[in-house]
Amino acid sequence: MDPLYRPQGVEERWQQTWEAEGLYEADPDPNRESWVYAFPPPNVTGNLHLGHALQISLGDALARWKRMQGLNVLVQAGYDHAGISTQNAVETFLESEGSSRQELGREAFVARVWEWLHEYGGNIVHQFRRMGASMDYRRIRFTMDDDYVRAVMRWFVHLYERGWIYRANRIINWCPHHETSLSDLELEDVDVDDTLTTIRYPLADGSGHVAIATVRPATILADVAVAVHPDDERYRDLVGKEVIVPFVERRVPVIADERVELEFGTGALKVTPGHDPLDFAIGRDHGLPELTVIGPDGLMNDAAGELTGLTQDEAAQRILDWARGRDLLEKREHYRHSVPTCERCHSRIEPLVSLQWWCRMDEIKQPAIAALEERRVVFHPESQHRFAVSSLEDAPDWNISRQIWWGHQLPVWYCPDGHVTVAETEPAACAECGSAELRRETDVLDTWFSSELWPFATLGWPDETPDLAAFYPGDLQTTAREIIRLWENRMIFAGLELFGEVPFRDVIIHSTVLAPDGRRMSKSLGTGIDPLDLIGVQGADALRYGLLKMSSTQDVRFNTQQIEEGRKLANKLWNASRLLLMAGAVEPEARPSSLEEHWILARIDATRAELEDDFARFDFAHGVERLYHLTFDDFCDWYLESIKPGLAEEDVRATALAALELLLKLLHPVMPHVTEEIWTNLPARATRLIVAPWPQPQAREGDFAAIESAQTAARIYRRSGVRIKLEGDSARIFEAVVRPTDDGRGDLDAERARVQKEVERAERMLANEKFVANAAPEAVAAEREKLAQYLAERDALG
RNA sequence: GGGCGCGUAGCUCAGCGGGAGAGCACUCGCUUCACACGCGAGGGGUCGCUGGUUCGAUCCCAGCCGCGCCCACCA
Repeated sequence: MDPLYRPQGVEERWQQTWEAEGLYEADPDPNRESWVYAFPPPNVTGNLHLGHALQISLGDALARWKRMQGLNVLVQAGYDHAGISTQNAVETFLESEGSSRQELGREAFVARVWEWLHEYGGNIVHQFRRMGASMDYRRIRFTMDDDYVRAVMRWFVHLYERGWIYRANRIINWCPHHETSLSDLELEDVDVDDTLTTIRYPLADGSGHVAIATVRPATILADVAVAVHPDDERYRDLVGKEVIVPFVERRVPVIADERVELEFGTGALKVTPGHDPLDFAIGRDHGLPELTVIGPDGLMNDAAGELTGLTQDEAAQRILDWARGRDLLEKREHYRHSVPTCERCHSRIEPLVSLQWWCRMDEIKQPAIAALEERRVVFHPESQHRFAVSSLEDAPDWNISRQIWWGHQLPVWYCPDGHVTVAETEPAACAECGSAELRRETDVLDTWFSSELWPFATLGWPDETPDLAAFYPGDLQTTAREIIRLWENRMIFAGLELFGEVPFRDVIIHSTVLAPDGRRMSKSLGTGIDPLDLIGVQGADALRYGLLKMSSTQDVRFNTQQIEEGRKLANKLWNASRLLLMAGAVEPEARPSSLEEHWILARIDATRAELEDDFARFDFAHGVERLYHLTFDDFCDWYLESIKPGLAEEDVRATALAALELLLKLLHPVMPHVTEEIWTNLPARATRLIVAPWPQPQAREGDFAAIESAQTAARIYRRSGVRIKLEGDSARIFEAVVRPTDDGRGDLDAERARVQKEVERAERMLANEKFVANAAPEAVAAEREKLAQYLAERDALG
């Protein structure tokens, strides 16, 4: 056996073995309780990043822990078609070939996407395996699989029949690059340097003008009113009058609306319902027309008259020139502000009025809000509940249609008369007029519309399958904070709507992994780190350990130190097993006789209980730290060192191997590969560690206390070089554990002074009447205990 | 502007009402026959700042400063 543990090769071998032996597989089993974790399906075109790796580390640690506890564990694997992202990726690829989406046409393009996916997609699953993720790989699902598409169609029809899906003309976010609408949640605000232009709008009666600030002069052509705040003294007399819109010289009314900010610009707002969300809202309330002068391509459209076909900048220039010539241009100043952009291509969003499909939220969200408030779904940390609830409460109707080509085409057909037929599969005739001449809606659905079905569409819904009966509802969900509104909330309302049951019980909101310099990790910033690179060097076990250690805070700066720590832990375990195995093979069996043997077994058992508590609370950072200290401090430094002289004895080795087995079991959920490798090297193992039973509680309380006191005494001895009086068992373990130093280092007086200080502190506190009277009883009791302990130590020091 | 969270040893982070900690890094000593990816010993911190509550505050409260993320219709 190599004194250096090398994960390379070992890990791949176990990953293949576990899968080949079917140990990841979950099938309905009426005799066993199930535990289900639907892993969030990553983007099919993507690669795992450290956020995914973290998710796998904690989700898989729980899965393996539950599996060892005998539960029927299902970890669902798969990937998402990720509409715009994928279309984007394939378009970029086509560009490199000198082709384009437009050139191919829709049908050929979609065919190319499939081709492209077969060639370049599906990397994710390889990476899952390489992380050691114990997913049921037979059950890999893709959101564009035929069965999944059927589920999406059923869901759409269901919502439509409920009256919650409708078509309406409203202002939407338009990405001119992708030429599609986007939901508010798909936007990313970006700060830009801009120009704020103040232009005078002459009053129609010739009595002066109103100055108005705008960052988008091109939209002046679509102005239909000027709005001021009703309380604004400056403009009170103007309300009800008319002004003349520059350039187009159209008379429009001055209206009053509370949504106008008094403080901004001149306090007067040009109202452009066709191109601004706020103006749209004001326009609808005041019954104003909705003019559109910018087209889907971002250029000035036919309604722009002589400016048709110009870019917005060119149009703005023409308008400004016009205004300047008539002394209507008051000023132009630098202005930095944030603008919405497409999160995929970062094109500036054009707010446009457009005919789209919508999902009504007011009714469907109510059961979800109730479920969250009743804690039928529990977020960890708890503080995320309020955010989840408030974002549901505030959720506006959801624009679910997209004008891209890659995705689930809406199950909607139109006849020549414009009647709408909604059906899961292509209807023979119009439901209203019977016309057989049907044309299918070309829009596709927002990606999240299909993602929200993940917990049950992966189990066969809409069919009533045995899988669905056995594995729905599930147990765990993991996600980053920003996905709560996009996904968790929607899975919850979909599950409640269709089954009346929430799809999972616990949601772990895990930390965001930041680059070492604190910036966001991203490929474009060059701060991305590929988990596979880390695995190649340090091993998947080390990566899992390190990420779990980093998982405690809301945001964590990635650092390799914690992964190094994991690698060292793996190596330490490896060498501990070498020590025992090289001493001679023997069947592992706990036959403790000496105090140190009782002690280590008790110590492991105590850690088991603490670890179970950590896992139950999803506190992985403390759990792995506990395992580290158990292995290094207790098992290796104290226990193994103490039994070394006796390793020739079979009983000593048998007990040590039994203790090692327990240790391996506790570590397996975190570091599955190295523990399984060592487990296999131990004599006569009938089962794999991955399915070995989790250790049962042991009662060894008395021994534990005796040894703790001996260990404390030994530490004092080591520090001070002073022999301490101990009696009975404690003295024996003391002799066994302590290797006396012979350099005479140590200072009895200093040790006495330290203990004396402690005694005085405790005595002072207990003499404090207010403390004894006001402090928590446990605190006082703890103080009494400490005092007793220090008094004993003082006695021992003589 | 609103919400969540963070500022503790050189670094990454625990601790969150009565002794200031871990890992890494650093210093010193050990080629001890499981492991130098090791063992032992050690140095290093006015616990962001200012007030308040308390017998007592890194820990609770308020304000301020700095930082991160999410959300928001100041055109």
